[in-house]
Amino acid sequence: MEDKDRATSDPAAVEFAGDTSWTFATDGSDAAYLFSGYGERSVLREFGWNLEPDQLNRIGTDDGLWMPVQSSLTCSIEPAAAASLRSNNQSVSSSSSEDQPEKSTVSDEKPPETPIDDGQKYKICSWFRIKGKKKGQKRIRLPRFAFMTKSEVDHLEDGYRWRKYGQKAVKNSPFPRSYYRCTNSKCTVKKRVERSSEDPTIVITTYEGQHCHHTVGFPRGGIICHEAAAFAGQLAPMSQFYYPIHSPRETNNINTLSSISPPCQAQDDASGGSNTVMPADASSLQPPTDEGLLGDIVPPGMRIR
DNA sequence: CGAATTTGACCGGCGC
DNA sequence: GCGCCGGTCAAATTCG
Repeated sequence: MEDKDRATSDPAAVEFAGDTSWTFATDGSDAAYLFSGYGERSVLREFGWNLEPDQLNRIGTDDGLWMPVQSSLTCSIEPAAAASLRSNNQSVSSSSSEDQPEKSTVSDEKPPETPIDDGQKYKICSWFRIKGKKKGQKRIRLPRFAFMTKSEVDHLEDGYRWRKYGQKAVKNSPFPRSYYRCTNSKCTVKKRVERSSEDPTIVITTYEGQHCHHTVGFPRGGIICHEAAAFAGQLAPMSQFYYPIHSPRETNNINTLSSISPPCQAQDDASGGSNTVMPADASSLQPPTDEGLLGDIVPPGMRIR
């Protein structure tokens, strides 16, 4: 397969319009979608999604995989958790083991109160693309994991430390795209952050690769998949999530967006952060002030730069 | 002063 | 083959 992924124009499209065509239900309901173009169970597992074959088959389909979740403050994307999430309306806490050094303060922050038990259903998917090498030394693309977040701030803390190594203007978009790589010298994970040209309030974050270490902000040991953790970590509390629906290469736009609520707020209680699941009502969002965010909304482990 | 960020240059892939 | 564009590098600059 070819690299069709080079989505020329739309940043988001690049990733989402890749090798797979996405078909998602756009019911406009408060549902979170994650999707998988490859549907590789093993890969999914890498990201912490331990899905049954049956569920995998549904990923990427209109039917999709729905995980009934009674959102609560803590909900991890830990594999087992994911499984339980889908089967029971259960909130789970995750734990990410390992180091956690630097951002010690995270655990000090109090999670927002008001666990919202909305009983909503969140659609879980995930998507990856592993570009194989073609002619010559084609660059191997690591699994990617992207999602959109409605947020006023571009860079949301996800428990890892990132160093910005580049910024590019995005074609047909007034907003630049920033490139970050994990500060861990042994870690090759990168991420891109950009704003949707269509809706400036939407931040598109794309992770590439997998961390070979643990988060610095999610103290507790555990088996949570880091990517998942990161993903989850990105689910900004006050954010409203969107997912892209297959976007034609030419178009720069993510033509379809459905608002969703965070699938589940990951992070273990102690570590990183529980997020408050907000109603998928954008109008309810408060004016964006960092202080407000940090003080009232940002869960432990998640900081906004 | 070291670390992080900025920013223009450069490189490689892809479409035409 | 050429131009466009995404992605990366690295020197300069800023920050803590």
